[in-house]
Amino acid sequence: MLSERQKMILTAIVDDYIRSAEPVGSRSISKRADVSFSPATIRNEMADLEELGYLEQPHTSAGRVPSNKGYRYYVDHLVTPGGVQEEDVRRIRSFFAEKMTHWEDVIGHASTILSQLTNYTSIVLGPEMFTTSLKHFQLVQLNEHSAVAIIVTNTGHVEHRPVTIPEGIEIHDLEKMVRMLNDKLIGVPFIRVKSVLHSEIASELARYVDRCEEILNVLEQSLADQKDPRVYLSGAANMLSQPEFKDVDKAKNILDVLEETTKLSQLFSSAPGGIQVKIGTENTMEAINQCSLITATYTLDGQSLGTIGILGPTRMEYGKVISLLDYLSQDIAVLMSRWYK
Amino acid sequence: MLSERQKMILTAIVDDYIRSAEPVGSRSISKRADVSFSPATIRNEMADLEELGYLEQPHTSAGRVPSNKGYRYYVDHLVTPGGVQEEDVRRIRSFFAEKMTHWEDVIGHASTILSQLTNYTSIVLGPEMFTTSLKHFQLVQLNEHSAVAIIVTNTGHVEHRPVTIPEGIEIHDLEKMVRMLNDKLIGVPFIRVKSVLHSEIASELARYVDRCEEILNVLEQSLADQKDPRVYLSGAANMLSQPEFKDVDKAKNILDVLEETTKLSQLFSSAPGGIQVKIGTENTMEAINQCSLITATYTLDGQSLGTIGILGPTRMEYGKVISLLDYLSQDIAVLMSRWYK
DNA sequence: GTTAGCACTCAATTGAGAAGAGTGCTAATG
DNA sequence: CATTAGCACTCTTCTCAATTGAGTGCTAAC
Repeated sequence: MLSERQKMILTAIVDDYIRSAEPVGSRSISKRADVSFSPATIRNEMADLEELGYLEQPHTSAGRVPSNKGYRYYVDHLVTPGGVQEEDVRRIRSFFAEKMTHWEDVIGHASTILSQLTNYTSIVLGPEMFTTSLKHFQLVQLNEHSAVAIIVTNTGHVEHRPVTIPEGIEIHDLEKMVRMLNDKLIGVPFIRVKSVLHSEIASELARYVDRCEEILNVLEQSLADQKDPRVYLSGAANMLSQPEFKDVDKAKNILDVLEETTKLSQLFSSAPGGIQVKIGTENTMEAINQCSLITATYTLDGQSLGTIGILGPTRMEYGKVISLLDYLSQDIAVLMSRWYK
Repeated sequence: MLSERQKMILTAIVDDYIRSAEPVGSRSISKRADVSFSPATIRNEMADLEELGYLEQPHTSAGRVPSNKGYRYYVDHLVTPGGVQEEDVRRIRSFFAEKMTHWEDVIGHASTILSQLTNYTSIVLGPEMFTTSLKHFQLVQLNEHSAVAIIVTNTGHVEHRPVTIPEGIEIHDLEKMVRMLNDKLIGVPFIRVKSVLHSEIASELARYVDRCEEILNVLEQSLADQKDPRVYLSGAANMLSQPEFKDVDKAKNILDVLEETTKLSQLFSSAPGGIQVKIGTENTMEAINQCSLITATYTLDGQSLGTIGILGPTRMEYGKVISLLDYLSQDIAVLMSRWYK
């Protein structure tokens, strides 16, 4: 357990370091208006904090730098989110005031505004389809053996995927099928579509239609969940303005990761609800061991739809980013729910 | 007009510089197997080439570096495309052998493989819709005032956009309308859809349907061409491996541009058919004045569908990239045409 | 418990010298 | 007369040592 003074000093050091990116010395802390101790006293406390693992020294004659453990303590106990600046709120408003025609636009805009307001990199995972329900299903035939399956969800989201029609299947049968699907499946949440397909429909189907197995396959294929959720990335180049990545090689390692969307969605995979902060080596991916990732989920009717996140150096403005993500995730939720009506 | 020997020396210097990124001295040229002149002779020629504007000297006691004019001459008269390496052909094959379900997949894959094979940044502009024709049109109603328009092209490409239904329009009328559209418009190239809509359909429509103007608006809105073609970017981080951009600030300027897809499509706007090379300051955009952009269009039945391009430093492997773009643009054309059938 | 004082450490900066790469010019050469 | 050897000269880059300065840790005094 840290004393009040230790907390105060740790806060001061983290805040200072976040601002300046330079190791913080005892003198500069002691000079702060709200501090009334001499550098020597601060030094003693700093030595203690270092022994406890909250601070580190790049080398003996430098100031102190927060360790990962230090940041963790700061995030858990010291930081004051402090809300979103008025200016930022205004910019978000005006950004979302634009006419957005597709669902994806909301997400894309959110990603852009996040990176602009923070000067970090923003990563946003689009809503996954299975959280919604089926509104309309249709097959459009292109030629003898191929068609496009079109799925519209209750939220107006449209998915489409090409389908191969097996040899010898009657178009007639397929159409019958699609009609039946629209009767039975509309309103069913995607999460349950598959089971309903098998339990309620398969049996009935077998009576009317030849080779129903194959047709079922086609349907399952077209209703299958998309593999990877869409990833929206914005402000990747902002990484380059961080002094810790002025070394091009380090920067390249990170940007390489950012280009692989599959890796990015992995990064988010373990995100629970609410706001989560992963600091430095808490991230399993080695390339971003010097980064922190803050994520928030946006929800609709209590159900998690997707995730928005900010990636920056461990020396990140935690308070600001946390407030912002909190605010924006709720904003997105509101926008989504409007869409919903 | 350059003498044969000058051409040879210019070629040697450009080739050397592309390989090494270091100013090329007279000695290193003279040591090449196919050169039988002393350094002094080379120096004389180099001085001449510099006076003519083909070479530059970073400082008096350094070797020579090609100027933009030098690269231009090299690209126009000296470079030998030399075809695509067998290894590369194999990798392209295996990459395209993957099952690609959407049209966008082809383009996305092309972008990825391009950046991987060249270690530069690849930019690919997706095919624009208006080059295809209408296969199927449909409105799916979501609630009283909104619907989703779904457009399927003959190539299996699906577009969808939300539509607002004006107050007081009969669903019935809308449906009639859609049926009529499907009768009249299927097979019509998008480029002509608008005019057909007005000339053949508007008049007939007016007879059957109330408030036809408004409905026509809805339809036009839903059939309107997408504003900006999709941009696929790959290997942006490769810029960081170029020695000329080891300075983070320079790199950031470029990456910032790459993040703005609208700017990217502008970049391509002036691309004519065939292969085009824009060297250094020939690019109007200032941030990429130290880059070269090579573009190629891919066509279907003689009609340009889209553009693939490579952005790299002016010190780029022009021969290799030109061959590769040429090869790949034809490959894409073939893939697209298969899709077409 | 706090602080002034001081010796000590180590990175960063500076400057001088040496090394090296390459040039331009001149004069010799085949 | 084109080519080339020779040489002085230029300019960058590297290295090394000295200096500077920020910051610490410890001790002794308050």
